[in-house]
Amino acid sequence: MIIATYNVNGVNGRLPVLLRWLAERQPDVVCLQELKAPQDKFPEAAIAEAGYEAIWHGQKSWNGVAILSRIGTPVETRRALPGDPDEAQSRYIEAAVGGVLIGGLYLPNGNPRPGPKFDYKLRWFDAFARHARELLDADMPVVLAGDYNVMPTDLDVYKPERWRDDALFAPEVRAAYANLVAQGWTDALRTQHPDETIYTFWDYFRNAYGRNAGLRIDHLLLSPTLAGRLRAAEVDRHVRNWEKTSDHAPVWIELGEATRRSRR
DNA sequence: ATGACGGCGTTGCGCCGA
Repeated sequence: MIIATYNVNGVNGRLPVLLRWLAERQPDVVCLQELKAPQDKFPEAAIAEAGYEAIWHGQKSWNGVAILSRIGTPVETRRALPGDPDEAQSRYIEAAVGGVLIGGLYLPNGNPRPGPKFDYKLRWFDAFARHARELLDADMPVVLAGDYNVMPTDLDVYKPERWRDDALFAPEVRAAYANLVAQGWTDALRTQHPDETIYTFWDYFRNAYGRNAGLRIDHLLLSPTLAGRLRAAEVDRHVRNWEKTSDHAPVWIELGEATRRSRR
């Protein structure tokens, strides 16, 4: 079972790239972020044509999240984060698919720091961590996948010293991420590649991709039973080099079959 | 410190992202 996350930076503008990548990778489940489209402008038909059922929570111009599945209808469990400090922003959606609970998230950027946007980021992170704890306590197989807008460590930034005061790398935010993971989650990509420089985002400026001046900010966190089923975790970084591409690359994991030992 | 690039929309500029 392949589960992916992809910040598309505009689902309609990105549609040809998204469809090309879906055909190439053939993921079973995909979390999308930054749809940048209102609810009625989601390209449902084109995505269905590609073999995927979808649920989504749109918003005009900004944010917006979706879950796609080619292994059965995503059974929606939530379309907002409990306790979200600003419910007008579409940043969380959750569904059961293929025996796994999938939480798709787009954590606030938080810049500039300090400021109200940074405060919102920390409050959102708090609410998210509380929800994550409840999911762990329910002892279900869970994947929390999306754009966390956090580089967890120095290894995840091309020039850590340039980012120390940024909302994506500030001590408070890295601590929030570390505390979240410490609840019992497994950072799939980092677990599979413990010492590797591996990025999921390269900005559009200054030939960032060509210079590999990237960031690792898109993460898939696995609950304990799923951590034992992790077979692979990769970034489809070549997609970042396609024409009309997103500034993020898709990230995916492969989970082995549930065994009696790992089930529930 | 700033801008660059790219997507969106009371659209050919201003705002936002990271």
